[in-house]
Amino acid sequence: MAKSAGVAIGYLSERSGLAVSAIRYYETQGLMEPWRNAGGQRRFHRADIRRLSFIMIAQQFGFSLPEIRGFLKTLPGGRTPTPEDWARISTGFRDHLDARIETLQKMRDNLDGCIGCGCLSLPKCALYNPQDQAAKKGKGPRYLMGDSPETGAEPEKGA
Amino acid sequence: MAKSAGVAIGYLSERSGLAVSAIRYYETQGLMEPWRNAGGQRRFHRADIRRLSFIMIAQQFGFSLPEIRGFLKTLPGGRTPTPEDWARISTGFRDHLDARIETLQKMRDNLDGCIGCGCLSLPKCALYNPQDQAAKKGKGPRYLMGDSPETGAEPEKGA
DNA sequence: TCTTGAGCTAAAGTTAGGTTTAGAAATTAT
DNA sequence: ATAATTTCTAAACCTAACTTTAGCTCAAGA
Repeated sequence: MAKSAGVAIGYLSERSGLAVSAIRYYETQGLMEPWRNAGGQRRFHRADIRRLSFIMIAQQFGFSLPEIRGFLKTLPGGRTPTPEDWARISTGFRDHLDARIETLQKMRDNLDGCIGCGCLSLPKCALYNPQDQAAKKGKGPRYLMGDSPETGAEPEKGA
Repeated sequence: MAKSAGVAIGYLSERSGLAVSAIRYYETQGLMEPWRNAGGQRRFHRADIRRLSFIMIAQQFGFSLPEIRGFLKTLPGGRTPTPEDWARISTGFRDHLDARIETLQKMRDNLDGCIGCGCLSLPKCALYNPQDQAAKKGKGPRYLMGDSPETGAEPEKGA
């Protein structure tokens, strides 16, 4: 059983294509939990290649590292995940993906509805749409076409 | 004609919901081109609210500020964009959006194909897929499931 | 006129997801 | 045994898209 020794970080790097620095960074973010050998170097399970694959895949799916950490925590500690584990997690992926696709399709529909309509202003017609605003990322309110909550044409005059 | 005086940055901020600092930042990025009054303060056209709306919308569509600057440069300098201008630009949006939706749908299809298949490993079955890798963002190669270009099970031994 | 509130600039800070650098220690190859 | 790789840590640096801060100046109302 040559398993107990574990593999070095360079091996995982080579097999995954990730930079050594990225793997170390994932450890700081709680995504990997290597142990140390007598000399203080990190040692990983061979199966951690799969863990790294999972991280890369989840990133492609648009998840942040904290979210991915959440997924990984649902895996039974230390052991190689089972097909059921992956299936459970992938259902979460599916929901996330569905939501993103739906948002984009709504945006596209709005856009399609307006490209040919010849109206005064594309933003006014198709894109000033509260639904779209659900997709916004910044903090604080943003009003398309200047339609702030007051909805008035003039700013407030009073003190 | 009360138009020639222009409006102050605070007005645009209030009408758009964007922070004053964000509007100034957009100027540094070449997205807005206000002039200055006698006292050195920025003055904008009222119609620049639409310009800001456009920026916000384009950001929701996933464009970066340099890309948005590119769109805005196709607008005839300074004047309020016509319906044709918006239509032309929105066609570019449409392509971008289509591509993103397609990528996500392919990912979803792969995922769907595997959730019920009972195979050994979700990543191995559904997600080790060169097509998906087209969606990758990082620089340098990344190999899912450790399948590096050598495709061997063991790392190279020779010098 | 005086006093706020709004605006100005330049520089530094923020978040995410890392990379780069530097110098030292461990490991591997010859 | 010695040379060449790897690995280690800590801290600095990077991009994008902004925000915050500090110290002033401008503009508008009582």
